[in-house]
Amino acid sequence: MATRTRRSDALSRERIVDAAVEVLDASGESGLTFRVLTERLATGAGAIYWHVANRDELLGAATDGVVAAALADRPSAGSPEEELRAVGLRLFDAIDDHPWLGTQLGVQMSRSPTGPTTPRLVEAFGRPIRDLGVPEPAWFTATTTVLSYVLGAAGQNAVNGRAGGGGLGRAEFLDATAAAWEALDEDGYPFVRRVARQMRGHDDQEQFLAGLDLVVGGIRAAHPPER
Amino acid sequence: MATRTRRSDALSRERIVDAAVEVLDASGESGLTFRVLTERLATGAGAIYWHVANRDELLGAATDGVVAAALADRPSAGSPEEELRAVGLRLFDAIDDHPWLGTQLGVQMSRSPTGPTTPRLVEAFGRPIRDLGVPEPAWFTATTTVLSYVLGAAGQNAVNGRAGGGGLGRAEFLDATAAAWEALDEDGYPFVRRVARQMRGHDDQEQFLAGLDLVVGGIRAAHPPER
DNA sequence: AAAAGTTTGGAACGGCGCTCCAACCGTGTC
DNA sequence: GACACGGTTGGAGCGCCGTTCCAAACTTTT
Repeated sequence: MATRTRRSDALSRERIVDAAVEVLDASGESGLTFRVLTERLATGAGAIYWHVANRDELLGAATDGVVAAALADRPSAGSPEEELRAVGLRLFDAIDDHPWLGTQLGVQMSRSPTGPTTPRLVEAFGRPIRDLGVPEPAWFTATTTVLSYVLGAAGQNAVNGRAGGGGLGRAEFLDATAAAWEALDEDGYPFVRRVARQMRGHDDQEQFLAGLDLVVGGIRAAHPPER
Repeated sequence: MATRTRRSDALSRERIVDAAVEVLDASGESGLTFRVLTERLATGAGAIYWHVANRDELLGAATDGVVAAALADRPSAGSPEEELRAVGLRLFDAIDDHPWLGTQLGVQMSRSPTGPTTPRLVEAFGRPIRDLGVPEPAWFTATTTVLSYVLGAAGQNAVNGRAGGGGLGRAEFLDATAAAWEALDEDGYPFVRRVARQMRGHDDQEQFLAGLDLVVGGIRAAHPPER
């Protein structure tokens, strides 16, 4: 085995992934460069490449690491509905803490769906859906639907997290977007102009949970619990 | 005014965006480089930069162009439910024709939500939701929920389109993924192992529509039409 | 026909991901 | 205790990227 008596400053895949997450948190996806990484780890590019195949794999490992941590030791609270909200909220909070995660989830799951992240999420959302009383033939559809919603919402809320774009706070950003929507022409965008109001001052997490409830409600409506 | 008597080989933002879409279709997002673009348009980088600010803006313009084309001249068919399916299907087909679109939609909408694509999609999905009889205060939540689902499903199905990864057909790819899921350990992934079967031989479009129906059903259940 | 303004093409720059390889380190052999 | 060996390191260097800059070319105005 490799890891017996190693130098205290030994490099490892884990140390590299941890450093990558820190850099991503601080500087976003485009900020994760090998130059920054080698400086932070006080090493060279070659050493990193001995542990990690390439940048994409590193991004995938960082994504999976954060997701795994977010879903770890769930206390499996109460009813299936509550469990679904709990899992969704864990993920939502993780994206809030790591803004790059929202976009990366979508990218990684389509770039390498064979990776560990997809089954992790399917398991986390699938179990409570099973417990909801959904008949087995509908499990796959119901689970991927919830997952699609969560990933879509994640991608849209990715920008929210910390800075809403250019140093503005979230409220100012929502206000600016609402104003832009209201400035569209009435003929082409009557609906957008009407809903623009509702964007101001809405709470992202509340919104996310309300959407999740709608989706879960649709699943329940399609598969009413037998009695 | 600029465009009066112009040379026949004149460059224009439109010609550039069209070329970008062709390159993206042929080589994916990473294949869109300025070297390829200058060769295809028989020009230099500077000429392109005079019409387009940078690569991100070009990607955004390509995305919006394809979305706008996909949603153009909708015949506004039948019931609100049918309309929602029709709009969803337009988008699904567009992603099928332009595999890069699935990922880009998520990325672009979070990178520049002020762009034209977001209101375009909100209007397209919002109108039939309004016509569904959803009360106005719930319009925003209902619309963003549908939009999140569609964008999430788009991102996941992005890989599907043409090549399922490495020259394999879609069926072989699904089969390989199902096998990988079934090889997970029973303790950690009982649900994933059970649903793996359902992944083989499923139809992506059917799946997408079934999920959309679930979401729309949830909206209808939450806001039953007054009578 | 000259001047002014618009549009073009390509050379050049800094930074990126990645490869390659000489040196280094801990371990097993005699 | 010397030695050889394979796992590990660090950094120089390569080719490509997005972007900038600017002289030349083309159009329009004077």
